[in-house]
Amino acid sequence: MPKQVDHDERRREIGDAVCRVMAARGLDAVSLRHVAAEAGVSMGRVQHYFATKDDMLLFAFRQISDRVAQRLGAVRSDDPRTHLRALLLELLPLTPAARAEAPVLAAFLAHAVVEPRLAEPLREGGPRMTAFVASLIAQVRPDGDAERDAMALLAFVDGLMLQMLTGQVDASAAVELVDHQLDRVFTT
Amino acid sequence: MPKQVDHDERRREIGDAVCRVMAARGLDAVSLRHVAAEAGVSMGRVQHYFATKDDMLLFAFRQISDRVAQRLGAVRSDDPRTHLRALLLELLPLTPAARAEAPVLAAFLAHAVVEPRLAEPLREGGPRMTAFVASLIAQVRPDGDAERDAMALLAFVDGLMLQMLTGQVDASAAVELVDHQLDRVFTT
DNA sequence: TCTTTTGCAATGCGAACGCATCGTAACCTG
DNA sequence: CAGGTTACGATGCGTTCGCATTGCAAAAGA
Repeated sequence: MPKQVDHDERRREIGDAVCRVMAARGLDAVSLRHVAAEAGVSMGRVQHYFATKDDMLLFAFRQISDRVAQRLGAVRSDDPRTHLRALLLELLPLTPAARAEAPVLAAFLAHAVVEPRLAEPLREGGPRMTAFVASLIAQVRPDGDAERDAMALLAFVDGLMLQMLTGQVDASAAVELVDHQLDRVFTT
Repeated sequence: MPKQVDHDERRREIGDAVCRVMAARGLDAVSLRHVAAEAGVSMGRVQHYFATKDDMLLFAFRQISDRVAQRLGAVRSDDPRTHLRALLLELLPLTPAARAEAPVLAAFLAHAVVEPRLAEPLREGGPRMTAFVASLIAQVRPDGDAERDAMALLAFVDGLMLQMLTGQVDASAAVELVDHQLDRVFTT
């Protein structure tokens, strides 16, 4: 066996470049050449690590999904309501990290509408997220349909993210809206 | 002046074809050739009515936005809550008409994140919609921040639309969620 | 040392792209 | 009925695309 290279690390570097291109210029601008240039490597290298462009995109999607999941996993609090609030705010483009990821997620989300291979991870990961949010709600408010409130909250933050990205809502208004929705959920 | 052709009608035919291509295969698949083929006309004709591809896309966006606005305008009811419920449900892909439009809107919405020219109509039309929803809420519940609830409801249905399109939520669950959110808004 | 395998860089290919150009048939105006 | 303008269809150009192919340097086993 030849040169010692970290295969996964190389793939992650390229996946990062994909996300950077998407964030700056949208999904349309993602081409093998642009990604290679953004990553500062040759096009041959990109092809070496990904058989097709679709594979590359799918990998990038999973990579950024994992990163979001990791960011959410780092959110901790003893108080369920505080925990949930931090979780929801983490999904919005409020911090630099989230601001970089949100446009990428939005582009993938829209692409998933016509690309079942991208929608599949969503259908898998969504219920897990819903269940976790529901468990936080149930800790505070054991009776009542926590699952339903969880789904509603997640749909709400998804839409809010999009409206922020398109400049319809600014950061401070978004935080207010989240707090208001949380009030609604917890005062019932 | 030559042949009598309805200029606007021709543009609308092409705009329809753009939307059909987008709904079926996404924004990436929108090319002058595909659109021409979908509309059953020559590529020259498409070029004759639109100087650039971007002009064509912008026109199609405004066209479908107008159509949605028209569909919403047709919703009427004497009871504000019934009216609001019908309005929100009209925004979701529940009827055949809305099911055809929703993927197109989602694609445009995502594209607007990196294309300010598309985001501009959103920033213009959004507040008008919010104000109208707020007025409906205020009719039932004069005290309280109707505007805030309106924004939250609209963000919620936006997110719900996306989750429906990606197969995360089915139609009946979506309707339940909307009704539940309306309950929350009106029992405060 | 020699072979084999891996990690690329370079190049080429056919297809599709947006757009410009040209030709022409049809129609209104004078 | 001449002239001009409009509404195209057809074709071509230069670019970019995804992907296949080729070649080679370097390193691990024999």
